[in-house]
Amino acid sequence: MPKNKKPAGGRPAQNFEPRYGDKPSFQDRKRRTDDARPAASRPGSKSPNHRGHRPAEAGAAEPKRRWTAQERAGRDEARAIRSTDRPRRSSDDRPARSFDDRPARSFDDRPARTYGDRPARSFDDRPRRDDRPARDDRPARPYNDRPARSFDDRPRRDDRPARDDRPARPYNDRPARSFDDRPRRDDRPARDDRPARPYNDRPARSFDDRPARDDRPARPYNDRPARSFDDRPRRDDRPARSFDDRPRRDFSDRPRREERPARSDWNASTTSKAHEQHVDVVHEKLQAQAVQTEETSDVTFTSLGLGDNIVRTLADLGAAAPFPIQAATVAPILEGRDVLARGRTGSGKTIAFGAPLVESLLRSQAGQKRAFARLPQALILAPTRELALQIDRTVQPIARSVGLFTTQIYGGVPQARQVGALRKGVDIIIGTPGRIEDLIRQGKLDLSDVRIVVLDEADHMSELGFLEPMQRILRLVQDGAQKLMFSATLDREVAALVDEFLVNPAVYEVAGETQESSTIDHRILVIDHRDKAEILTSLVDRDGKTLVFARTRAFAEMLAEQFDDAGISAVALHGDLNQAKRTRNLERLTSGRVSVLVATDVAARGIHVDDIDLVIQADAPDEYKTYLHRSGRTGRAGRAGTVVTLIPRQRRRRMTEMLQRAEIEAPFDEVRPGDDLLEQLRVGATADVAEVAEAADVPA
DNA sequence: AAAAAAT
Repeated sequence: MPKNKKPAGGRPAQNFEPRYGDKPSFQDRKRRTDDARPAASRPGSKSPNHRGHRPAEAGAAEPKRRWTAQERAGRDEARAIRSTDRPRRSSDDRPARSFDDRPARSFDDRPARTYGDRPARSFDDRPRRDDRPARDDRPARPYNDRPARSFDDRPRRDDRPARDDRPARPYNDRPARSFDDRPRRDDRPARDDRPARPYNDRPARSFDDRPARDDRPARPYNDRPARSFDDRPRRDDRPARSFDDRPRRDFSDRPRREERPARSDWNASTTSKAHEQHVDVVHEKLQAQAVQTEETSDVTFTSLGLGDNIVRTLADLGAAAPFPIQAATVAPILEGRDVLARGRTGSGKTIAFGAPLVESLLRSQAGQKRAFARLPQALILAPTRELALQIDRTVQPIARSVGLFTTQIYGGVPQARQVGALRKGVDIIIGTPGRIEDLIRQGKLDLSDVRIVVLDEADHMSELGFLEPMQRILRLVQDGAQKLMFSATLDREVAALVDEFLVNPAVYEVAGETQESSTIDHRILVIDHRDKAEILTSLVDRDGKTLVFARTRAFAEMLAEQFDDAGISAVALHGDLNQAKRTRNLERLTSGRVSVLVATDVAARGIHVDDIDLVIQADAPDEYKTYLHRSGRTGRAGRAGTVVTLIPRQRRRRMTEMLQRAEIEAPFDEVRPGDDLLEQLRVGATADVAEVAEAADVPA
């Protein structure tokens, strides 16, 4: 028993905590890292209030310094050795981590119980734990980080070399498989055993099946009318780049579609003529109400109709004068109109809807006392929690400046606080669809008083998984509530929602938002797949903030770990992380505590981090819209940025088409590890920012 | 594939 108590190091037993600092490492890799970062300065909270507080030692080395070329070479060697011994490695890792969580709890909780109740059991259990050789050697991270996930991820990680290749395969394999299956059925030996039935059945079936196959095309059309149509027209219209051309495109598409044989089915089964017409209306107005930047130069927030408190708060937020999109939308929103707005990434859309929304609520309740438990009057919806949180960071101060309250309603965090806020009464809700619907279902959220609804990233919110929740939510708000839809890539995809919920919407976009006026530099690197990891590592090993996009959560996680192993501090952001970690990791990039964030598309839209000067797409996106949003994480508010996309050779053509749709020009370069171009991009991205900042007289 | 609820 006593040997189970492992408080050691003089720490109180009831306050068991992992002994981060004084542990020897358990793997070559880890040992190296430890040497590079003196144990005394490793983890342990910097905050004196944290239970894991460890005061910084005088003259302590940097927590994590860059590796030298030699060290990296050594690591690579170690990896090569390790990789020949995979099974052992995985078995070492797994048990060690999986137990990480339990000891902490069981040490605190069990002693009392165990003594009286089940001595036998506790003896059985603990010896096993004590025997574990790996325990003392455990790395610092696992303790805090990934109890549940680690099980899922580990096996995959062990396969690393092979893993890179896999994502591609499943796609190719599946269609093939289903074809393979059918022939097999025909060949079944079992057939001979049931002559009577099969013979009768099959002819019938096969007839049934074939017609069904012919009908199938109809289904896909029903499922994704907007998408498939959006893609085709753009290709045809490639040469035309400017925003002015888009409406024309959509018109030109229609007739073509109707000529198609399958099309009459589609029209008949899913969409009314009114729907089709409405789509045209949307785009007609997009063109008609483009706002010229010159026209807005002498406009102020005050002249647009915003009150003094709000204007002052906007100035505090860094918005002294309205950006074009703001100049365009504030007045019509205050008039109570439904508004659709497209302004490119980083153009100031949040304030464009946030400020007039607050002003509008204020006017509507002038002179009224804010009642306890009043129902929310405005709702802002976003596709990700991080975005909802970020919108609140902008809207909350504006609201508070006039005495209105906001609350965030999103998942991944306990409900209690959110429900508590609702019970007291808030004016503006900012959140994601899942938790909002959850609370409605529980009767803890009532939207019947909501008179303004904003859909940020509205086109995304109209996509497959989001559309229906959005429709359900929008049906619950006050009759005749004002609806506002914003996105950098607002297009016909919003038609389904516009058609049902918006009344005679005003549509805005900012004229002149072309590639030429963009501050983002785009490069495509054509690489050999085997070189991907190495090239990525050399690209992110730089000064300045770098955002790396990966297609899957697992790959994002793997890359972050790989960068970290190489001595480049990096964290991941994806849906497999708990919300606390998601928030923390994003904050780490924002605050500059790490310079590299590896994310899935959870970070593609809306997320604003001030000075990301390089965006790397480790996996090319599938949609041009995704390309635009991802690359829009840099070059914000007129600053410079570079976007580097890695593709394998066979993807060149697809990539070219996507760029044309996105109306982006980018040179393609074949690159191998160690090429000069990589070095130029690595340092160049930062240099560009400095140059531009100097020229524009803005702090870099 | 990812995201959005919790379980």
